[in-house]
Amino acid sequence: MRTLEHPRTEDLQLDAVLSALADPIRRTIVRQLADGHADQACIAFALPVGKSTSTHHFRVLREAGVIEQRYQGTAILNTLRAADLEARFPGLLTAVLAAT
Amino acid sequence: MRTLEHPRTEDLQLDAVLSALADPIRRTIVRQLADGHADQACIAFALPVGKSTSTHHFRVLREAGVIEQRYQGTAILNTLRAADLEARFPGLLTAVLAAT
DNA sequence: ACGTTAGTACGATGTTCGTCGTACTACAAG
DNA sequence: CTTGTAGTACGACGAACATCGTACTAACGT
Repeated sequence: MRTLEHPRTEDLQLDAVLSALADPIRRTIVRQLADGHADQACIAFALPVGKSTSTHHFRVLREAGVIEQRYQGTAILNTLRAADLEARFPGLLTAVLAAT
Repeated sequence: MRTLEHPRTEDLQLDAVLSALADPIRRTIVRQLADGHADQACIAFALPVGKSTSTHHFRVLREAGVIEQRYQGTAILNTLRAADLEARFPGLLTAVLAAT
């Protein structure tokens, strides 16, 4: 099984999180995940960009610690790390989601 | 008197605000303003960059609507638009400040 | 074994961003 | 009017970023 790197909760960087959330396409992903579409494969997001660009955005979100990705067969299931973000940066994700 | 453009509260863009706050130098400015150093001139911030770079960062913050700038003699007094940000994106500035 | 599906790796390209230095302007004080 | 102070304009530079297409890999289903 391939494994994917995730930063630990205590290692989350505000810089990385804010930069990740500053992109509209990445906020689209975060919003869909927050709206109950947890554990969706990358392909299910219907982003207006090519496949490799999509991969790029998911990676940015994962490396910033905003989402968790785990393999399931050929797909990757994506989950919002809402609890981790709330623990590290209280209120931040909530505020961004409310504003989107 | 020279005038400076500021976006209206209802025109604040989440994209612009998040991008503005994603830079560590700009967060330094915001933090100092939040810590009671309102109405300070740009020069009072002792930023680790050159003068023109400093101007650049203040402009990004102003154009995003994060700070208000008004001339007073040769100087510019800077103020955090905390109330406007709170009205448009509730909890966002608070969360970012708490995390810094 | 073979084809399908989901995502990655890689290289390229154009754009934006942070940085700088120099020259300039606006205002104030003497 | 001259000097000083605070910030701007402009041009340049390198780094980072979003985007793409093509070729590749890993897992599944038949």
